[in-house]
Parts: sequence; structure tokens; C-alpha cells
Amino acid sequence: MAEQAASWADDRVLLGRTSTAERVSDILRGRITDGFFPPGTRLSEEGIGGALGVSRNTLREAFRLLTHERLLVHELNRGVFVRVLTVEDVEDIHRTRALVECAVVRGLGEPPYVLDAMAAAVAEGERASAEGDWKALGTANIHFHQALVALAGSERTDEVMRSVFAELRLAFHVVDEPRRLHEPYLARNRQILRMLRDGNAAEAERLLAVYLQDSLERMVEVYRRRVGDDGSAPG
Amino acid sequence: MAEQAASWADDRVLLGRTSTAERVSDILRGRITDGFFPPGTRLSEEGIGGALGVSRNTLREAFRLLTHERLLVHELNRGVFVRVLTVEDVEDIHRTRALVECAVVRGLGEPPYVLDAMAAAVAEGERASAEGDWKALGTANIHFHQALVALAGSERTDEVMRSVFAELRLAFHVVDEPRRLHEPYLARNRQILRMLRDGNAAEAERLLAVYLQDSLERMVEVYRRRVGDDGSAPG
DNA sequence: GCATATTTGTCCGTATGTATA
DNA sequence: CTATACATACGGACAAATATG
Repeated sequence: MAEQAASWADDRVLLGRTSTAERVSDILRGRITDGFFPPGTRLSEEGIGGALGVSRNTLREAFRLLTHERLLVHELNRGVFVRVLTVEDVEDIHRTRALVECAVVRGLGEPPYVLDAMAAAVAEGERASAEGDWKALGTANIHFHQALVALAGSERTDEVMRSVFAELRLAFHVVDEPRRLHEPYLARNRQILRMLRDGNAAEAERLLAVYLQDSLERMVEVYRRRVGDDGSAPG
Repeated sequence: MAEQAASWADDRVLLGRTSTAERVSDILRGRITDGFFPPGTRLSEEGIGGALGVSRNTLREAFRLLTHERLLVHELNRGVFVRVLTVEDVEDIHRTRALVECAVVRGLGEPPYVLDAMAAAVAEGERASAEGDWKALGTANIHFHQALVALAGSERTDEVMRSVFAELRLAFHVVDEPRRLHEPYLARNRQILRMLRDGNAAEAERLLAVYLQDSLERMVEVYRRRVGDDGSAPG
């Protein structure tokens, strides 16, 4: 434990800029989005703090950060848990996505557009699909939509949606049927990209709206089977 | 100081539900949006903690909450400051508003719409204007647009935009010409509300887009004079 | 440039309150 | 109802960084 603390200090000297709490939250965020801490898991202060060699106060700061990213829920005097999304959450996430993503496409100016990041995400998805790595395919799909949002050129919008997409990943870990959930959308992403390349933003927007509607329906269907209507959420 | 701590404890017994850090952050948020702590102010741990009768650890948690709401900026080993928005921030805020608010109006279904909250905000603005309370008029304008966003019925979108509007208020405190900044928009809000009442969402969206564009231009113009192009931001 | 005082970053120990077995 | 486990919040301590003279 003391040795761990020493290595932390070394890191700080090396890269200097971030606080201990931020680095702890980075680690935990990775564990959560990777599914190592599945939704519903309780993160005890003593357990995690001991394992990572940081004090409770520092760890609590990291918890606060992740709570505000909606990845953890904090129940007074009970502790923090990895968030379990309800069906209503999933629906609201898709509402927000539809609102923002379609507005981004509609707000595009004159073609041509800078589509490198979206093309890269499609390629990433094709690689993952060829290797049968469905979890990676889900990640690639999210990258595609993040790149789409980035076309708006708004830092705030990017950040907001990054957090929404992180929530979406929580839902992925609950249903855990990655192939059925992600494979059908690779072709659709490719199609949307093609429309944008052709400068046909209107058709791209239409495809995107249908895409999101379908995705929501399939998600809700599978989700209901898995967790029941109440979502068995702690809150 | 000890007496203050005792009163805190009493409060907790009374209303029971929220943590101390949350209540502290509520107080500080009020001080910031009221302009009591203007942008650029440094909030010392000792000073604030002593005044409010809470420990440093608790206060730091409150700071974290407000930092994630973008109201404070945290500089390593230097402390927390009330955020000073740059011109780029103001532009990005308006980009986000245009994207979301216009998308909300476009996404409205069949009329009639539930416009009570928007009507109440207009009435609030008329009252403030009649009394010459321009700060309150600015608040009423924000309430109008929050109510507009709420028409989408998305909890996440509401929360996201609440934070964006809180940032906007920071900019208000920098320019500090409240009448010039807020008075022209009361009539426009009334007009948008009328269009929605008539079920003419398309025209309402057009008016809204023009509104936001004008508002941004005026804001940037006044803002540049006040803080210079760099925004004199700490970060 | 240097020495000092101030402030933050991190951690610990502990008393109290709350939830649960 | 009691006992246990845990979270909340406080105060103190020391190192490290920053600000000040």
C-alpha cells in the first residue's frame, strides 16, 4: 500500500498536471465502461481506496466526478453504485441523441464536409466486425456518432454528448447481446457517411432519424427482458 | 463558528435529505449567479470554509460539484475561481443553444402545446420590466428559454441546458449592462409564444433562430469591449 | 534571485449518524 | 432491539506549490 502511494507520487512528478482524484476517476471510468464493474456494483470506499492506495477523501472526490458524469449514483449514507439505467433512461438517452444528432446534420453548411473521423470510425467498425469482436464494434459505433456530433464544432455539445454516450455504454453492459445489438448498424453508418460525402445532408438526416428510432426499439425490447420494467435501479 | 456548525446540524435534522456539501454548493451557486462572487473571484478554502462553518474536506466536495457545473475553475495548487468566460465560450454557448432550442421547436408534435411555463416566464419578464428590475428581466428571459427546452420532455436535455444557462449568467455579470442586454427580447419572447399558441411552430423556429443570432452578436460586441479578446481568463 | 509566509494537496484518526443483518 | 458495518463530517498534520516581500 505504501509502495503504491509512492508510485502515484512518481506519476505526479512525471506528468505533473492532473490531480490524484482525476487520475483515480480515469481508472474507475475505464473499469466501468469496460464492464469490469457492471451496473449495480457497489464501490466501497475502503475496498477501492485500499486497492488503489489512496485515501478516502481523495477517493470521494473521484466518486463525485463520476457521479456528475452519471456513471455512478450516490445514495446518502449508503455509498456509491455503478448506475443501473431504467428503460426510461434508455428512452431519454435516445430522445436526446435524436434531438442533437439530427440538429447537427440539419445545421451543416455547404458541402464538402470534413468526414475523416467518421470514415475512421466506420473502418474501425469493419475491422471489429471482421474479427467478430462485437464489443469493439459497439465502441466503433459510438465513435461514429461522436464524430458526427463533432461536425457542429461546439465544444460544449461534444462534452455533453460524450457523457450521454458513456451512459449508453452502461445499457450495453446490461443487455450483453453485443452482436445482435451492434452488427446491424455498421451498414447504416456507412450509408449515412456516403450521403454526407455526396452532399445530401437531408437524406442523411432522414436515415439517421430512422436509425435512432430502430435502435431504440430494439434496445428497449431486449432491455425489458433483461431487467424488467422497473430496471431494478437502486434509486 | 461552532454555533454555525450547530445550526447546520439542526438543518440536517429538519430536512434530512441532502448532504452538507450539496447545501454548501447550493449557497455558493446562488452567490455566483447573483453576482455576489463576480467572475474571476478566488474562493479560498479557509475563508469560505470559516464563514460557512464547514471543514475544508466538505468544502472541497462542494467546489467539485460547482466545477463540474462549469461555474468554477480549479487550478492545481492555486485554488478555485469563479469562471471568466472567453468570447469563444459565449459563442459556443449560443451555438449549443441554437442547436438544441431550434431542434426542440422543430421536434414538436401536434398542437396544441403545453405553454403554461413559457407564458409564466413572459409574465415574469413583464413584471420585472415594469419595475425596471433589469436583472430580474434577464432571469425571466432565461426561464422562458428553459421552459421552451422543457417542451422536448427530456430530463437529460433539461439538465444539460440548465447548466448552459447558468454559464450564460456568468457572461451577464461580466458585461453588466442589463437593460440593453435583456429589454429588447421580452417582445420577441412574447411573439414566439404567440406563434406556438397558434400552432405555427415553423415560424416560431425561424423567429427563435433570428433571436439567438441577434442576441449573440450584441453580446459579443459588448463583451469584447469589456474584457478584451482573450477574455482575461485564468485558464 | 532568495527567503518567508500563505495556501493548497493529501492523508489520517475519530466521533456521529444511518442503514441493515 | 441490538449489533455491526458503513458513510458523513470534522480537525489536525505535513509536504508541496505558490505568492509575497
